[in-house]
Amino acid sequence: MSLRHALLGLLEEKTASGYDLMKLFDTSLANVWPATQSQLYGELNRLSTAGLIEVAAEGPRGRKEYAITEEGSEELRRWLAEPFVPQPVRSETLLRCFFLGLLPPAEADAQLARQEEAAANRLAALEVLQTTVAWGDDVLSVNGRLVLEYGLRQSAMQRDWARWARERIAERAEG
Amino acid sequence: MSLRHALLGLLEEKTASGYDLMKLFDTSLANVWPATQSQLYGELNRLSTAGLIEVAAEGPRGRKEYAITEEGSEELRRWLAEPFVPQPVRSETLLRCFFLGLLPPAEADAQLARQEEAAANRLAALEVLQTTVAWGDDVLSVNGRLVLEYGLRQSAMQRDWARWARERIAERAEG
DNA sequence: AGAAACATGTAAGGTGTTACATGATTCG
DNA sequence: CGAATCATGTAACACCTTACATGTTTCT
Repeated sequence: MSLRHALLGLLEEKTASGYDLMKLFDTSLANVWPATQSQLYGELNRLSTAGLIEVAAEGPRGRKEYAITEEGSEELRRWLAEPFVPQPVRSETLLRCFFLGLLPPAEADAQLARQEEAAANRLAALEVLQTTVAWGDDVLSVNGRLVLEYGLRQSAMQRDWARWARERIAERAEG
Repeated sequence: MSLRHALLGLLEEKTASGYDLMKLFDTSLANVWPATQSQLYGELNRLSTAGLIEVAAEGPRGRKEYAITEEGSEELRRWLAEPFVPQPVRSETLLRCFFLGLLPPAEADAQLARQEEAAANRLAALEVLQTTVAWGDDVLSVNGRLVLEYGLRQSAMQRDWARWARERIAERAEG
């Protein structure tokens, strides 16, 4: 139940409505834990029922400003300190690579070329982000930078790997 | 619907029962697209109904040996050549990192240390795998090596990143 | 006044996990 | 003969996606 903890984490920083949280998800958490609007409102109601958050204020248009409760704050910290369990990873991209040999070499190369390009684009976008975001000293900024660095390293790795894989395929096609 | 295509890919190589496929998933695809037994049998029945695979032979204990059909083979190739769409990535580990600043520095460091260790262990395990697996010339072996290389690079990246993040946290704790 | 933004929700359907349930065959 | 392995399935529940549904407030 990571969505639950993501919401608690954002509310620990400051109170917010579902609408506010949605925007935070779309910006800061989009590359880490994407969530849809419908999922988010549902989870907020469940969190409220469970007493981990509460409606601190109501505003216009039915706006409900949520605040984390003492209990919610404890649950968040408990989760953060929880022993790290490696979660199963699913990658459709890698799955495709597994069977890429079934395609003619030219088509397989085209697929990997697209992946290389996509990774290079992601890397460029993250580099722009790194220089444009106004990084503060708040918890989210400090750790956001750590996460961004991860994204940079991963994109570079993916780009380099795709290039390497293409070379391997080219070698086989010649040999 | 990647599970579907994973099954088609394995059956393209050779016929197999659900039980055989389950073992293949647990070994070769465990790090790419894990699946449970219950999921697998369900999907096999759906694929059979859809005419993408068929029961080629029946054995003892109700064993059903599945073979890919012409239609299934076409669907597999269509999927492989399909334009690459980057899929949303969810990482509980990175999500945790986002809020790691809420923990006392020592605890945050402990979490990252565990991640660094886990990545180093994964890397070591994959290196062993690389030298012990009997690599053939079949489609799965050739591409399995590409995927394995990805795993090696990713594990190394994760280990190095965790180490780097720990240093960053240590700097902040001092400064 | 109309458009954009704010604001929250429900319903249907797909995918995945865990647990339960059952039985046949082979090997020592 | 008993244990391990082979072999397939169902049921309940959690999570996620897409689409639908509705109404208010602010800004130009």
